[in-house]
Amino acid sequence: MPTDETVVSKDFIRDLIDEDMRSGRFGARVHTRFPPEPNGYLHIGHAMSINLNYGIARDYGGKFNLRFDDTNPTKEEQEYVDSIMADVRWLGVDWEDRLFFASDYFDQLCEWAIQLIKTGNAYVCDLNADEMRQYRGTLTEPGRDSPYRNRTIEENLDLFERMRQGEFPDGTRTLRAKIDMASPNLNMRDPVMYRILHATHHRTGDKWHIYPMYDYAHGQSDSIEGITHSICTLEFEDHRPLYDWCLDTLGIYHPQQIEFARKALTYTVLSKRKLIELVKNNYVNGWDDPRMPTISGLRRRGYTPEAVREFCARLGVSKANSIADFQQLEACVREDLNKHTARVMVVLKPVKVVIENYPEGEVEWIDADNNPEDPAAGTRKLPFSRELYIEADDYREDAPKGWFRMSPGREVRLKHGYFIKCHTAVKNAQGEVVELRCTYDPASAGGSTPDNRKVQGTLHWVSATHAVDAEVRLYEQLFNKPNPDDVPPGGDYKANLNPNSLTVLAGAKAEPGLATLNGGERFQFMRQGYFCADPDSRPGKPVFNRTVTLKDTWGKAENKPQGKKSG
RNA sequence: UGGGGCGUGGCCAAGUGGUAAGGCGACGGACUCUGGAUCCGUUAUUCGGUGGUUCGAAUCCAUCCGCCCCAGCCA
Repeated sequence: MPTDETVVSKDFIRDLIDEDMRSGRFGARVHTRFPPEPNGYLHIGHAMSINLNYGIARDYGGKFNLRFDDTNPTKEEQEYVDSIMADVRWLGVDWEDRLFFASDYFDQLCEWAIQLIKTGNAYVCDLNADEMRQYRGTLTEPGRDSPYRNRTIEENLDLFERMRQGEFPDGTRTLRAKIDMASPNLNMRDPVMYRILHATHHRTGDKWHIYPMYDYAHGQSDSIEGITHSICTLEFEDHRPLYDWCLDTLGIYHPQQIEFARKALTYTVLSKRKLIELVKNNYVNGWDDPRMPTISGLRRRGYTPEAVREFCARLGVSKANSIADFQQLEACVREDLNKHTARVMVVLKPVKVVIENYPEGEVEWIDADNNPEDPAAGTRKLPFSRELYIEADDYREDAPKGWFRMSPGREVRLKHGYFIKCHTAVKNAQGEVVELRCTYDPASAGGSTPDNRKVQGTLHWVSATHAVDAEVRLYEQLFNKPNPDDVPPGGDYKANLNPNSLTVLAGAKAEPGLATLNGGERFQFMRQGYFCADPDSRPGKPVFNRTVTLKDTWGKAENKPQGKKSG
C-alpha cells in the first residue's frame, strides 16, 4: 500500500496512452519502436527517444522493436548498424527477437504501391527534380498538377514495373501519391513515394533499383509490426496527415503517430551533419572521442547507462523546444558514480614530499576503505614511505585566506596516513617548487592524534617508489559557448570550438593497485573527480579519462571576483 | 502576408477553473580523515503581453507579441 508515494507525474504521451488503454483502442496493447537510420552514430538525443520508447513499452507491459529505417542506400552503412545495436544494448535495452529493417518490407511496400496505382491513388511522374520543385509551388502559393498526373492505370503499372526492373536512369521518374497539389501542407502535394536509385543496399544488395521514401515506408512499417504508438519528433508533425493518408488509403492497420520535442544540450552540437564533420575533419578523435555527445563517446568518457537513463528521465518529455543544461547530465553521473565507484589516490601534477623524520627505507601498508558510501566495497592496502608525491596545487607559499592545504608551517593530513608539516620548499633555478621538506607526527598514524588535534586540510598522496606512472586526459566542453551556433553573421560553429577541450597529463602518479587495467574501469580519484580507464591503457601504464570533476566549492569560492587571490 | 507547433523562475518541467510540484543550478548554514558525500534553509505574489468570462483563471474566450518546423527524388 503506497502511503507517501511521491506522485510521479506522467508525460503527455503516457497520458494519451492511458486514454487508449482505457478505451481499449489497439486492444489495450502497447508496442513501440526506435527507428534509427543507420547513417551515423547514436547520440544523447537518441538516448532520450530510446528511453522514452523502451520505457513506455516496459511500463505498460508492452513490446519494443528496434527497426532500422534503411530506405536510402546512398547514405547508410553496416558500420552504423553495428554501432547502433551496440549502443542501444549498452543503454540497457532488450529488443528480444524483434530486430527489424525497413528493407525487410520492400516487397510488401512495393505490392502496396501497386495497389495504390490500381486504385488511382498513385502515378508515375516524369518530372525531374528541378521541374518538380517548380510545380510544387511555395509556402504561400499552391502547386500545379504534374502533366503526368492523369496517366492511365495501365500506363502507370507498366512504367512502375519498368522502374523496378531498372530500365530508367536515376532521377528520371518517380512514383507519386495523388493527393492534392493545392494543399497548404506541402507534404500533401503529391509526395514522392519511390525514387530510382541504382545503388547497392547494405542488406538487399542489387535487388532493387527503386527505393521507398521515408513517408511511404515508415507508417507501413509501423503497421506491419503492429506498432501502437509511433513516437517521433516535432518536425514530423506536418507529416502525420500523410502518415494517416497512406494507411487509410491502403486500408491497413493504423498506429497512432505522436510527436515530442527533441532537446538540445548546452556546450555541444547534436546535428548529424556537424557530428560527422567533427569526426571526418579530425576536430575530435573519432566517434567515440570522450568529448563527443555520442553514446560511444559518453561510454568511453566513463558515463554509465544508469546515469544517461536518469538524465533522460529527469528532463522529461514535452512539446516545447528546449536546451537542457549540461550540468544536469553531470549531476546524474556524479550521483551514480559517487555510490558505485571505488576511491583511489592519483596525483595529477606531482611534487615530491620528503618526510625527514620518517625512517629511510621503511614502508608501512595502510588499510584504506574503498568507498565510504559503501562499506561492502571493502578495503585495500596502501604503501606509505619517506618519499611521497602530493598535488603541486596543494602547496602555496603564500596561503590565501581560507586555505586549508599545505603551506609553510601548516599541518595537514595525508588521507589514511599521517599529519605532516612542511618547513622548507626546495626550488629550482626558475623558482619553481621541486620538493617539499616536511616532518610528520608519528602519533597521527591513521589520520588522527591522541590529543584530538584538528587539521582542516586532508590531501591525497602516493608513495614515490611504489607509484605507477599514468596518463590522465582531462576534458572540458568541446565548445566554449552554451550554444555553439552563437556566432556572428556568416560565422561557423567551429569558431566556438574550445582549444582547451583536451589536456593530457603524461606524468601523473597513481597508487600501485591501478597498474594494470583493461579499459572501462571507473574510479573516483579522491578530491578530483571520476575517471575511467581508457582502452589505450597498457600494463604498468594506465590511461584515464576524466568523466567529470568533483564539485569544488573551494575552487569556486576562490575564483570569485572578490575572493581572488594570488597564485 | 500558407500550414503545423510551442511560450510556467537561470535551465528542464508538473499543473487540465480553486488559489504555482519536483529536479538541476545558485546562495546561505550544519557536518565531515575527500573544501567530496550528506543534511538544513533561501531562491516565481506569479505563469509571453493585453483585454474579457467567472466568486475565483497558468488553466476558458478574444486579441497581440515572440520562437521553432515545412518548398530533398534525406530521414
